[in-house]
Order: sequence, then C-alpha cells, then structure tokens
Amino acid sequence: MVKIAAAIDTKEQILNVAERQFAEKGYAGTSLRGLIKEAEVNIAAVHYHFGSKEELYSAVVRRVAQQIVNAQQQELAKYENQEHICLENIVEAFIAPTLRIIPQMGEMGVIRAHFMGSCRTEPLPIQQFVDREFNENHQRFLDIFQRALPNQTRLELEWKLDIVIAVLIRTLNQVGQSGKLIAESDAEEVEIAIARLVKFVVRGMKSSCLQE
Amino acid sequence: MVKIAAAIDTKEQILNVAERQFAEKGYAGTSLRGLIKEAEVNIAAVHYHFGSKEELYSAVVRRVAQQIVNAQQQELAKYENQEHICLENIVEAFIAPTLRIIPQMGEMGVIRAHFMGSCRTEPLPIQQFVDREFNENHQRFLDIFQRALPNQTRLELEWKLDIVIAVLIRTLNQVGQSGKLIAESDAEEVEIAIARLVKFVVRGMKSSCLQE
DNA sequence: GTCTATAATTCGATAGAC
DNA sequence: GTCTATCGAATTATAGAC
Repeated sequence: MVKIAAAIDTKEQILNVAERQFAEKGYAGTSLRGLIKEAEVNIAAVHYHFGSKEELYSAVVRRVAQQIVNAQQQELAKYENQEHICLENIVEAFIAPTLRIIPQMGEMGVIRAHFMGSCRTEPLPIQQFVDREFNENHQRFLDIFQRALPNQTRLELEWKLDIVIAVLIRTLNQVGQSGKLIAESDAEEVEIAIARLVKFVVRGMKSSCLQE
Repeated sequence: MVKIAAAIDTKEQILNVAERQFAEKGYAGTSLRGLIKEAEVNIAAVHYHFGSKEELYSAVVRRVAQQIVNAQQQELAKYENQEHICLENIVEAFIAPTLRIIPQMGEMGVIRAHFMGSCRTEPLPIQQFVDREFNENHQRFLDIFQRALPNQTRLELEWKLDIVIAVLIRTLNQVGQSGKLIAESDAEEVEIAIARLVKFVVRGMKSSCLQE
C-alpha cells in the first residue's frame, strides 16, 4: 500500500514520456527502451502497468482523445439546443478546443497537440483503434452539421468534415514538428490561427455541390 | 554485362515493393527483410543498389516526387504565361495531377497515391528530405498564387497552400488505406473528387483575412 | 510494485566467395 | 551483380527474486 502513490507516478510518468516520443517518432519508430530511459522507470513497469507496447499506445490515445472529445462536446452543448444552428459556431467547436490545448497546458501543450496530429496519421493497424476513439464524436458533429446545412447529403457532409479533420491534423503536426503556423504558443497567436482556419473551411462547407 | 538487364529489374523490383511497403507500414514500420521477401531479391542487393534503408526510402521519394512535380509543372505551364491568372486553374493544376495518377497507373496507381500521402506524414528526420523534394515546386506555386491573389500577403498564401496540401495528403492516405472517398478508382470518380476538392479550397483561398 | 537477468527474435549492415 | 553466412546491436516480452 505504501507504493501506490509511487505507482501512480510511475504510470503517469510513462504515459507522459510515451506521448512525447510517440508523437515525435511515431509508433513503430519508438522503442520501449528509449522510452524508459527518458522516463527513468524500469522496463518491466511498462508491461506491468500496460501489458504491451500496443496497449501503452492505446492508453495514450484514450487519455488524449478523452480530453479533446470532452472539450469539443462541451463547446457543442452550447449550440445544439438552439433552433437555428450557426455553422461557424459548430466548426469552431470542432477546431478550437484542440488548438487551445497548446497555451492551456504549458509545455505539455505542444506535445499533446503533436501527438493528437501524429496519431491520426499512423499506419494500420494502429490507425484503426485511433479512429475508434473519435468515431462517435465525429458522428455527433455530423448530426449537427446536418442541421446547419439541411440541403446537403450526409455523404457530402462526411467528406467535408474529413477535410476539416485534414486541416486540423496538418496544423497540429506542423506545430509539433517546427512550431510553424503558430510561432508563439501564446493564447493570442492560437486564437488568430483558429479564426483563420474556421473562416477558410466554413466557406468551403457552405457551398453545396449541387448549387452553383 | 550479361546481368545488367537483370540488375535493372532487381533495382526496379526493389523500388516497387519498397514503395508499397513504405506506404502501408511507414518507414520505421518497414523492415528490409520483409521487403526482400516480397520482392524475391537478396538482402545484399538492397545495400548494393541503394546503400542503406534510408537511401532506399530517399530513392523512392525522388522517383515519386519527380513524376508528380513534372505533371504539376506541365499543368502550370498552360497558365503561367497568361496575363490574368485564374485561381481555379492553379489549384486544379496542383491537385489534379496527383489524383489522376490513380486511374492512369493501374494497380500501381493506388499504391503511388498512398505513398505520396504517407511520405508527407513521416516523422523527422525522414520528413526533412521529403520536404526537400517538394520545396522548390511549392515556391513556384506560391509565385503563381501571388499573381492570382495580389492583395494577399505571402505569409497568408503560404498557410493557404499548406491547407491545400493537408487536404491532398488526407485524401491520398484515405485512398491508400481503405479506398474511401474514391470508391472506384476509375477516371470518372477521380474527376468528381478533384472537382469537389478544388471547389472547396478555392472558396477559402479567395477570401482574404483583411476583407469582409 | 519494482527490479535484474535473460529469453527469443529481429534488425540493418557487411565480408567475401562466385 | 548476386549470393551465403554472419556480425553486432537492438527489439519486445517474461520469469522470478525481493
């Protein structure tokens, strides 16, 4: 019982370092040995707490996805009971929470953003259980988009949401790899980036394939 | 001298299989041993012809980039001497050649598309010499975008081109992973996909941050 | 829960015969 | 150019003492 506190620290320490290294080097490019060296924990601790490298990755994904999805749904809740749905609000509810993590979480912010982007460009089979964590969330956003744009088909909204996701992923990876697009990680810069991304994709979403 | 023809076959066979496996499993997730097994060549042949795993990847990137960039520049040449630059044409010159590869190259088309997408989401340091292959091409497109949209700053055009790249990468990876977005790989489906992507991003590019 | 030691494979790369 | 054989290092994972 004395070591439970230490165990929690160990488990969290592994998760934190894993998130950084997985983000920087990808799943396949990350070795448990390089990971435990930086985390200063024992190799056996990884298998004791998580079981395997794949399950460790899965645990990191769950932790990150939970934070993002909660933040997105919280934003979405502000609007989903309104009679008239404003597209800009919904798009911002999708994009903003992810990017606002950067200034909110301090030095962990950039790492989280980077992992958030990189995990969505992992090859199969990793990508499969990354998608699983976000699928339900995407469906809810599609439902709202459907209400905001009732004369567009579900299929059309699906690939338009996919474009929004594409833009978000690229932005997150750029932030993680070079700090590009968001030179300073302060709140002001991030809000500017959010505003321009929202404006860009809203334009594309509003125009239906069937119109003009 | 008798074996030069066989050597060319070997070299190309390695490149072809490498392109597929690197696309499917990423650089770090691909092993030379799994590669030579599918290619039915000797492990030493890889080092003889390419030197190392990294140089093999680099060779695949160069072959792919050369084809894409040539096709894009050929399209661009149609418009760059015109007095008035039409934005739609330029965006299509950027997007279309990459996606048209899919129906043009037969069964190799989907693989090439997949690699083209996946190589741009590789972690550092691989991403570094992938970027190098496309950097000059991007600068030329930026120059044309500058002429089509003279009242937008270079910085603004840079992140807008980056959004176009993001959309293209995501589309290519989806094609490679599941055939999504382009259910059939026939020319007609691809043209429809090109048209809707072009329409989407053109809307976003035309609106300046300073306007409206 | 934490540790050492090690199993069992797999990795990229190379030497040297042909 | 192609091959076999192998080096040396790295990999994930586990068994078992504490």
